[in-house]
Amino acid sequence: MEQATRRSTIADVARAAGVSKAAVSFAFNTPERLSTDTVARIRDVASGLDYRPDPVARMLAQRRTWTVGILTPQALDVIFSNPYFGEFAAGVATAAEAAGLAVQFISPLHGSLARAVDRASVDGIIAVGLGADHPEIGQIRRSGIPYVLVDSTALPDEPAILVDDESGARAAAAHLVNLGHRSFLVIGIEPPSAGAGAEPAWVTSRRLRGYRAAAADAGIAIQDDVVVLGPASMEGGIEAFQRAWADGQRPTAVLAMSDAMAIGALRAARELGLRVPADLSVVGFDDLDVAQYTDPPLTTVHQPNRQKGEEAVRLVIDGGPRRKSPEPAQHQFATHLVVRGSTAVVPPSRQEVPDDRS
Amino acid sequence: MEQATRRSTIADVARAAGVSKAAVSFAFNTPERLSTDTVARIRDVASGLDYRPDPVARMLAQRRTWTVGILTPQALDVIFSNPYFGEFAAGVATAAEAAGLAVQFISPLHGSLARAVDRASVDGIIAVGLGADHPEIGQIRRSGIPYVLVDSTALPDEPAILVDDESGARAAAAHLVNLGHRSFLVIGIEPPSAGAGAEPAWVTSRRLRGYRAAAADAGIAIQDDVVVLGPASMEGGIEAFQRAWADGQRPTAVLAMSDAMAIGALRAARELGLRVPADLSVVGFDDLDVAQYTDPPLTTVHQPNRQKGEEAVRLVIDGGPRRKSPEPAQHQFATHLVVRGSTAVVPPSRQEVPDDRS
DNA sequence: ACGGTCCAGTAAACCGGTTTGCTAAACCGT
DNA sequence: ACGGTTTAGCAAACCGGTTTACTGGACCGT
Repeated sequence: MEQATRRSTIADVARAAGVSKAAVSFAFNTPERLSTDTVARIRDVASGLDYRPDPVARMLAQRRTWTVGILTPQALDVIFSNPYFGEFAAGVATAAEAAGLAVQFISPLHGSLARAVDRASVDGIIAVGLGADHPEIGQIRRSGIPYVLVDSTALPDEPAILVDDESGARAAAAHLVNLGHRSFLVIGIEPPSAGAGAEPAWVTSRRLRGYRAAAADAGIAIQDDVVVLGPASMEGGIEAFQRAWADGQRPTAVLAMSDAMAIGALRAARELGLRVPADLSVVGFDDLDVAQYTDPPLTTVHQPNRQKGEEAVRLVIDGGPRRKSPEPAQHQFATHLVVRGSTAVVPPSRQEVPDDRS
Repeated sequence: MEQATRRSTIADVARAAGVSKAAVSFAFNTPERLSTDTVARIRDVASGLDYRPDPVARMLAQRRTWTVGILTPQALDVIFSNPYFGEFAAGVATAAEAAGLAVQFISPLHGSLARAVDRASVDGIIAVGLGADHPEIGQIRRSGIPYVLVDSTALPDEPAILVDDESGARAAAAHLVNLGHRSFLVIGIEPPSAGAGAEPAWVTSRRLRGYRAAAADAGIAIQDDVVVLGPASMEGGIEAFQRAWADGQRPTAVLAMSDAMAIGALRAARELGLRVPADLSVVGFDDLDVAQYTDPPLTTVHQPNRQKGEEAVRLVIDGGPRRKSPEPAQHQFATHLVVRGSTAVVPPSRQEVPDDRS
């Protein structure tokens, strides 16, 4: 029997208060259209019935969901395990809250991102790490929902949040070069889908270009065989370092493309009896909160993770009802190197005699 | 002019295909009700118009949102910055994805949790860290949405996910006692709202009871003046440790109620020139992923963060249409101590002579 | 006494789907 | 040829709000 006591609707309130549905709606949304005492009476009756407007019905009628979606090609569980992502999401959340928007995560549903996008009821989409070539972005564009691409070198006319990866990476490598390092190991982020790794837009390619430029300035080449790839996690960092070590590599410095991987490398090195930074220098990328807390504190390339999130929300919000400004609406943030304790001059035993090419 | 090319609706498709709206709906949801070729034709027309059923309209009609909400009293930005939360959310996401549900975060909107709850369109709510006394849980219960309380000693008849805090804490303290420690500093988690800290249900109280029980077994009392509170973050840990130190405390062991705070304590201690674990032992709580990567690796109390999230989803799902089982639907997970490198025997200089009470 | 503004509130259309009868035709066995 | 059962599809109600156009009365100045 007990039919779960159906929640009261606007019609119930209207009936009970002896007014029309419209009046009830006005009482909550535009009280100035009603006399003060009518409003009071309606609100009274409503709270007596503990009426709560159904958010879904409201969304349908207003054709607004008051929600922004964060879209990622990875499964949510890997996303949430990734502190880089957490910091970005924190930024999104801050700006969304300020704008009165809820945050929803859109990630592959039963393996299909496309399906997830269809199911998602959002007013705007923040797509992170999604190449501009991904089919889903076509789908999003067609759907007419405002969107912004984050961390994916986008077509020049796509709204996007970017970061100056190349000069950040360059600064990192230059720092090591100045400390006398000549023998590097690069730990890169493997692309989500095989094959995409070759494309120059992928973050690993961009950063690698920076590393190489700085090395080239000192007359050194970073060959492909000293770059090793893995997932952007601490485990990934351990694994990558161990693989390189087993491969016979004995670098004096590690250039990791994510702090998480750098932390993994730190640990792997320690387990091999290497002291950081005395025997090995390590520099990361991202400047996560934890980077200050590692031992030694991590030298890394700073990028404004939270700010990126906030700015993404802003872009997507006023990309809304037919973007006002005709400009591309892209935003590139600067990066800079933060020198902490994980880098030092190259150990004397490993110092290379300057060659007499000059 | 250009009216943003209104998306095509079910009516458009019906018209174009020369069938009724119902037929279109059937073609997608219950194709067996239509002849195969009609289905094919409708689908064809639909994809030609690139029709995509409006998820909001669907939600309204079905009265299901296919979404679970994670509700927290803290603002989203602090949530996302907290790795403990990330791991829990990862668990939720895993189970939600498996069940075909989206995940939405519900947190104070413009400072009001109640408002956020009203706005949220979800089929179930996972409330974390929300005391059973919080007014919002009354609101949720009245709304009729299935819910589950996490990490908050609930009334016995509330669906809840719990963890055996007390015995975990007890094991941690017992470990230190066995190593000869007698002088402790307890770093606890400060309650979200002032005043709630006194209640015995608060997590800090539960864990403190465990610590005290183990200490009492060895005839030592942990007085209130050696417990210091702060937010559950690395900064909070630093701050708490420094405060205690400034206060003149010189413990040989730290019992931190969260790994994040333990990491902060680790750093603060190092900055004061203390070696861990030689001069100071530290044990955390949570067993976050990072706990394995600190230096030294952190001895801590393990709790199954991800599993908690998964189980929460399960409970909330089948708490759905009038819960089948009449039982309370609570689930308590066990905890256990994981000994790693941050604890060691008390330094000789600090060893207390056993008193001759015996 | 009269036309014009305001004011308070209403009726009905609408948002875009789903779902419940219902019907007409096809099929069936006898 | 006939009643009974499927089958394929339709019309209309419904989900629970918002919003637009309209109305009747009060108030206003002249």
